[in-house]
Amino acid sequence: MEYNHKDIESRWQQYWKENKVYKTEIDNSRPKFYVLDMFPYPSGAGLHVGHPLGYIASDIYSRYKRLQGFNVLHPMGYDAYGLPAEQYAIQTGQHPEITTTQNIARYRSQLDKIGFCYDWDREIKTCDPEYYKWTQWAFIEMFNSYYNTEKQKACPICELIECFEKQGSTDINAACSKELEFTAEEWKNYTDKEKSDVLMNYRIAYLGNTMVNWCPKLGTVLANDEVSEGVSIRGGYPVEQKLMYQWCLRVSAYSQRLLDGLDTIDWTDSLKETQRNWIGRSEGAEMRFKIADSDVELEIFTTRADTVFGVTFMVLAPESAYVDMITTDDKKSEVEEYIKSIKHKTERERMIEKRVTGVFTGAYAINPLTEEKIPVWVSDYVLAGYGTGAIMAVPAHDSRDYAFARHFNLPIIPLIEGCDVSEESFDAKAGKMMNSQGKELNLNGLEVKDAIAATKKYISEKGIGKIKINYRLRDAIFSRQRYWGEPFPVYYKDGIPCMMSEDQLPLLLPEVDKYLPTETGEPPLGRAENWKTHEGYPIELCTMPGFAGSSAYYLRYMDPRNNDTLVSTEANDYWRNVDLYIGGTEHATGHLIYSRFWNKFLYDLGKVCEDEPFKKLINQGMIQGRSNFVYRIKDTNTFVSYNLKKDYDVTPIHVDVNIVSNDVLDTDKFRAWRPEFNDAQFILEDGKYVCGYAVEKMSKSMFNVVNPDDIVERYGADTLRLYEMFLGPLEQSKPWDTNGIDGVNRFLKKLWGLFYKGETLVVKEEEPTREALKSIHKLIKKVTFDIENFSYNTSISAFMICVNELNSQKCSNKEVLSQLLILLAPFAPHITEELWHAIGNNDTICDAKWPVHNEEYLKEDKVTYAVSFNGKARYNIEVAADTAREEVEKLALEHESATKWIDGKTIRKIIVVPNKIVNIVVG
RNA sequence: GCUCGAAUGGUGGAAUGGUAGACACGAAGGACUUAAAAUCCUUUGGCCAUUGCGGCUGUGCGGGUUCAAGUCCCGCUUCGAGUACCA
Repeated sequence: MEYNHKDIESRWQQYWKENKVYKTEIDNSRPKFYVLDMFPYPSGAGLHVGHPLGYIASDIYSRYKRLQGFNVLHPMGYDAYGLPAEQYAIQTGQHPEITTTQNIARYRSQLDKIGFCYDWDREIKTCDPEYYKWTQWAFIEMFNSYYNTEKQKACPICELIECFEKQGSTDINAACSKELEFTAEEWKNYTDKEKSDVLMNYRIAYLGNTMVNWCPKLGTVLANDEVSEGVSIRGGYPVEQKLMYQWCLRVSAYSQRLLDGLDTIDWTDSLKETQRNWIGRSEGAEMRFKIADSDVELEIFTTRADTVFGVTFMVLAPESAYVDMITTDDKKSEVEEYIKSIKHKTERERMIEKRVTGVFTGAYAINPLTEEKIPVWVSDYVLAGYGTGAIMAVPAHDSRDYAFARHFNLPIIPLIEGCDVSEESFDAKAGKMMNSQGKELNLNGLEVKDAIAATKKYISEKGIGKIKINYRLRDAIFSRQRYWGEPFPVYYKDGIPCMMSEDQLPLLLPEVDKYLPTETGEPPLGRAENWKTHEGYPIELCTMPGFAGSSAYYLRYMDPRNNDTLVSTEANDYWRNVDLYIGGTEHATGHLIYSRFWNKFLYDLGKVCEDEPFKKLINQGMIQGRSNFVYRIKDTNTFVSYNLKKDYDVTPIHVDVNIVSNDVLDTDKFRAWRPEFNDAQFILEDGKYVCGYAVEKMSKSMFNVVNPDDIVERYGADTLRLYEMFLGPLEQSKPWDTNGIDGVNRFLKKLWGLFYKGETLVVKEEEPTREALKSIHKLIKKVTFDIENFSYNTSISAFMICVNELNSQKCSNKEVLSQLLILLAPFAPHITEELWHAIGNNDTICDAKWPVHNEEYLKEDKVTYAVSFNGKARYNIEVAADTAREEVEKLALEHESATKWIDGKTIRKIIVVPNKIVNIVVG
């Protein structure tokens, strides 16, 4: 019987489905293990061979864990809200739901062909009302909470209201947008609207006036992680800064916990580092500088308090509220003009120009340590969103201040002994201080780090400033002016935002006639006339961003059909959190921060039992495309083979990789590919047309997209799975190259050949030979170790070696071959299931028991030691495997004295290492 | 600029500090075949020797530690990823 992948794979996929082999339930008698893939956004293009890489890796691990006796949760679903479906809807009028449903169906059929062990009964879609009900619910919970900075956790907002009633704003411990001051009396006298506004300052989900990334082309606001280098990540359209009244999430309140949590989870160092940078903790000091002839005090943040004696000017961000407060009358028009010129430039333009610009406000600040008057400037190199939006400039020790001082001819005072600031600033935090003596504080002679500490101490004691920790992480902007997203369960009662009650959820996304903003500039939901009001009050018309639905989906999989709660306590107590999460690095500063925040919030509320959502995380590398080229001789329809092209003037043309095999072009298929190539002529080398190649992104326009369906059709899902893993280390990016897939396909045929000779099943019950046991136990040890370390490529090599060994041993032992099948089952589930049943098992191989290796079988009878002198190998000696160290040394020396080689040098030491080396050190 | 990672044959890639190049692809030669496909066998880092068993050299570059370095340390070069006026 031949290995027929088509028959085997469709038959077993059917069997698994009908018998619900992968259905998972809570089972307190077995330990749980939760393996999760980052769920896909179902795009119109379908899956290419790069997409399943991570899914295959997680599938192997899931099956392995199940064979080890764990109760494995391995679900899949779809991140269904997103911009492409909406853009398509705008162009065609097609409802995004229809497009999305079609795309999901296509994804599902592609996924099914690869033989994954997902429990599809737990499938979720973020656009499903049953699902987004809980996204809306979480938002309401965030609205009703504030972050208590003393307890370091979210608490009900009503606790804060009680405080206000008792003590006003004094001594409250709450993360806020800006410091407010009011008494209990004042609070009681506030109108409802005023109270609402004050509370907004503290809520975790709040409405705020913030600088947002506005993308005019997309007509919506974008989060920081949705923008890169001044353009939108989706579409690449320019993004500008705009002040807007938007829903935000107070992620920044969790900065320190998000940072600390990283030490408790098993992620790669590079990913943790990326998150640390994104959170951007910096320890420094906040200091106040009085403005001369004014009551205003400028508050600044610095990490270099020690350089306060070198401050020669101060700079405000153009958006800073201080600007209006301190600008002198004679400078007003100049400053306003400057700010206007900044505003209409996009961030991208500002970045490209990189020119030093700025304007003097006319005001002077007073250095609290020297009492000298220093000018205050406005410049766009200071960011409004970081620190206090104002800085003290120390041109000698900060490169940006230096450039500014040089440009505007401001003084530069060096503060570190021996530093040269004639060409550039000295930014390093090292050296001894000088020029740093004030009336009371003298830093001269101190090392920088001691000087920083001394200054901090001094300013806190004197009340000039305080020690402060700043974070770069900003609150997440949560409103999107789009149609295809979760509606906010919010209505406005006389301008006061109110939440709908839980029993009114989900608030369904309404139908609209067009997916564009209304004529009056409202978001698309403004078109839903019968929907726009709730109990007579207007509803919020924005929708939530993409990350809303993906922030807690892993919790929902635990209990996906529960209509009473996001996840039941029972389910959450059992499944807890994700043990292994596999996905791409591109989510490092988006989804993976938001999810951790969201989870911590729910943890604070007592809704979930784990503080971190993803215990271990593996980033699979990206699969790039491998494009092929043909070379057309200019102005002809003749194509010249790769190695002959240097003799001609040629244009390289992308050619469909599916008509190229091992870089050799199928010329007939090429002629048929496109009409203009029908009469193509070829200049061949050795009778073949050889193509060139390049590694590029996998995309239609490069003709390098390889579809997994085609591979499955031709070689089978098992070959695809093995080959994707064999391609290289999981975490490394690599180009897809179909060359080489024959190797793993041959391996499966050889495996088949161990069981079947012609039509006969040759497996026998008999005593296994010692060498067969050795081969298989070597494999058990290696594969177990490799799977634990996600080193799948090397374990596939080990399978190949083992099958070759068993083949040459003519092994037909049932016990040995059964173990081989179990080991291979996670990688190639179909062929192993088929053979498992063929040798007489009735149950699915998924429930077999993972074998454990026995060191006894791995022992060698004889070992060859390499004898070397000073590390240079001379000859080999063979000894019994258990020969003691002394024996090996003796043999080596006997051998050596016989050949009289030592050249009169004395032996210093003899090193016998376990891995068969004897090194004799002479000299 | 800063942070992190990488560099090994024609190619993808293996190597707890211990005989570098496992495994696979490709290539070359051979067997079977009328022929092809499939399958099997041999060779395959480079240089030299090749009727011998071999010798030399070799993991981006330059140093160092060690009996022993692809692996550890220091200094470069190149490439990739992330981030960017974060004070």
